[in-house]
Amino acid sequence: MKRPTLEVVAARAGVSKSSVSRVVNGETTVAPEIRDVVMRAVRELGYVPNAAARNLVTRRTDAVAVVVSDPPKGVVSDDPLFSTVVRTVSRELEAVGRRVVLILAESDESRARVERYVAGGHVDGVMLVALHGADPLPAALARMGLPVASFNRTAATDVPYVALDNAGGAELAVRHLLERGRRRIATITGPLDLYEARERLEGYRATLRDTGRRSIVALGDFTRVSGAEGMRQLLEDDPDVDAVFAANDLMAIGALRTLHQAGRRVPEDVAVVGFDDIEAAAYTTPALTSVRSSMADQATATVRLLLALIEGGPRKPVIMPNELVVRESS
Amino acid sequence: MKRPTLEVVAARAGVSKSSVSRVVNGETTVAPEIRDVVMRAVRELGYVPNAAARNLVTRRTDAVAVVVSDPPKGVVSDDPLFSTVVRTVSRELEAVGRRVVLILAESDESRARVERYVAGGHVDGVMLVALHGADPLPAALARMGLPVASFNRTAATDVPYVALDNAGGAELAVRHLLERGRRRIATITGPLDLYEARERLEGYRATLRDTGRRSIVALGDFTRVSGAEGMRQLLEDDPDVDAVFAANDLMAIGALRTLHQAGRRVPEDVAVVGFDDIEAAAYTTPALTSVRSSMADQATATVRLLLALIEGGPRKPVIMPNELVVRESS
DNA sequence: CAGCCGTCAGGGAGCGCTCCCTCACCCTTT
DNA sequence: AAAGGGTGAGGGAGCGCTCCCTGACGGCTG
Repeated sequence: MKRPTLEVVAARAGVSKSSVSRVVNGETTVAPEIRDVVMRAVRELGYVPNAAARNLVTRRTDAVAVVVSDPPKGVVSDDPLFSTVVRTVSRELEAVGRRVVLILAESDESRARVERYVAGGHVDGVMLVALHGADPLPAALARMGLPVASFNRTAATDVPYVALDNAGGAELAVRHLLERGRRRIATITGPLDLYEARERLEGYRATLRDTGRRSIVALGDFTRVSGAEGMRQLLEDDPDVDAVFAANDLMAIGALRTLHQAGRRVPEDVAVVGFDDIEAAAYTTPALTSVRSSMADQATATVRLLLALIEGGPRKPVIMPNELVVRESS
Repeated sequence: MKRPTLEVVAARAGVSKSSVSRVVNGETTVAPEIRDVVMRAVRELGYVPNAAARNLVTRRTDAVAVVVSDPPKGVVSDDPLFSTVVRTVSRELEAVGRRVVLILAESDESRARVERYVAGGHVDGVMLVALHGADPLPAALARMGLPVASFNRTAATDVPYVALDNAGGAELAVRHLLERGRRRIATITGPLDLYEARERLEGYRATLRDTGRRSIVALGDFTRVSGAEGMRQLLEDDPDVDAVFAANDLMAIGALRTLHQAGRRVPEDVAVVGFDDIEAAAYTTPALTSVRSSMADQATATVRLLLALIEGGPRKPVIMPNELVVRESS
C-alpha cells in the first residue's frame, strides 16, 4: 500500500515538484494548464500529501489538543458537559479544517504525558477543560509558550479563558424564586474548589443578603447523588424550606427525586431551579426550571478564542451571558 | 521557543546522534555511561523528540482515529452512548500510549475529509462508530488497507466489529415481563435501518411468537421524544397494554413520561423495560429496569480488537453478552 | 601471537515536503 | 532595438529523525 509522493506526481505530470506543491497548496501563481495537468495526475494517482513531511517543514499541524483534565469519577466526566463540549468543539474545529486530539488527563501520570505530547509539536494549540481550581496543568501548559485557551476560569491567571456569569445566573434564579413568593430559599452547592461552584454560591448569598433573607446551604459536588443527598439534608435541617436553587441540573434532578420520595410536591410545596439547562432538564417530572448557560456557546467561544490566539490574537478572557428558562418546577 | 534537536543533545553529551537516538528509544545496546550522559543532556535541555520527523521515517504515528459517523441530530450523538464510548476509548488507548484523534463525520463532506485524513497517514488505525446501516464510510475505510475496527456491526461485512447479543437481550427483557405475568407486551423500536434496532425487534418478536402471543409495535428512533410519542400511540392503539419493552433507555424514559401524564402507574398498570442501562436509568421515577449492555465494555473490546488488528491480528468479530438489571419499573 | 568474531559507537543517506533562490521568458518602456 | 521589469517554473537545501552500514576495539581461539 505504497502511497505516491510529490515526486511521482511531478514526474507523471511532467513538471517540477515545486509546481505540484504549489498546485496542491492552492497557490495562485500557477499557469492554468499546469494546474490542470497536475490536478489530473493527483487524481489519477490518488495522491494525498504526507502529513508528517509537511509538518516537519512548516511547523504547523492543523491539529488542536482538547485536554479534559479530571479525576476518573469527576465532574467533567459527567455526560452533559463532556459530550456537549467535545461535540461542539469538534464540530467547530472541523469547520475550519483542524483536527481534534482528545486527551483525558485523569491522573498525574497522564498529565505529565500531556506536557510531553504538547512539547513534541503534535499540535498548534491546546483547549483546556480543567475545572478543578487546584489543577496544575493550566499553569504548566501556559509555560510552554503554545497557545492555550481554557473553557473555564482557572487558577493560572495567565491562561486566557471563557467564563459564565455564574454569580449573575445565580442571582437570576434566586430573584425568580423570590418573585414566585418563596420565603425559605435553600441552595445545594457544587464542589467549592471550583470557581463555578463558588461564584454560584456567592451570587445566591449576595441576592438573599440584599433582600434581607438568610442562606440555607447544603454542600454537593455536582453529581446527581449529591443532589439527592443534599436535598435530604435540607429537608431535615429546615422542613419549611419552600425553594431550592441547585448549582447544577444534575443535582437538581437528584433533589427532585428526594422530594418525590419525601412526598413533597414540586413546585407546590418546594420549587426547584437548576443551572446549566442540560437536555435532560426538559424531561424530568416536573420539567426543570434552569439557568441556561449554554455550554455549547461557551465551548464555541473557547474554540474561537483559541483560534484567535493561534493567529496571534490578544490574550483576554471572554464572559458569557445567561438567561433563565422557566419550566414546571418553579 | 526553539526546541532542542537530537543533534544539539548529541553535541552536549559529546556523542553521536545515533547514540542519542538509541538511548531515547530505549535500545539496550548502549553502554551505561553513554546512556547516563545522554539522559543528563536530555533532561538539562528539556529535549522532546519531534513527532513529525519521527513519523516521517518510521511510518507510524501512535495515533488512532475515532470516527463517529452520524447526522447532527442522530442517535450516536446522544449523550450516553457518545460520552461513554469516547471516554472509555480514550482511556483505553491512553493506557497503551496511543493518542485519540476524534472525528465527527456529520456530513458527506466531512466523511470525504475523513478518508483524505486517514490516507494522509496521520493515524495507525481507525475505530469506527457508524450506527447507520446505510453509512458508506465503513466500506470506504475498509478499502484503504488501514486497520479498521467497528464499534458495531455494519453493512461492510469485511470490517471486523464488536456487537451485542441484541436479540438475546430483547428475549431476556420479554421473558422477564412474561414471568411478571404481563399479557400484552408492546415494544417501541429503534430506527430500523440500524442492526441494533432490527435485532432487538426480532428478539422481541421471536420470544412472543414462541409463547403464542402477538406483537404490538410502535416505531421509534432511539430518541426520548420518539419514546414518548411511541408510548402515546401504543396507549391509543391498545389501551389494555400492560408492558412495554423500549429498544433503548432514552425511549423508555420518554415512555415513562407519557405514562405519567396519562395517569398510568408504573409498574402497577404498565411495566417498562429499557435497553442499554445508561446511568440515567437508575435515576428515573420509578427507576428503570434495563438490559445491561455495557457500552463501556463494548468500547473496550473494540479498542482491543483494533490494537490487535494493528499488530496484524485476525479480522474476526466479537460478540458481547448482556444481562437484565431489574429495578422498580417492572 | 595472529586472526576472527562479536559488540557497540559514529557517519550519513534519505523519509516527503516546503520555500527560497535562480533563471528563462515575454511584455513594456524609452 | 535594447534594456528593464515582471511573471512564473525549476533546482535544491534542509526540516529532525531513524536505521543501515562501516569500522574500531577488545576478547577469544587455535
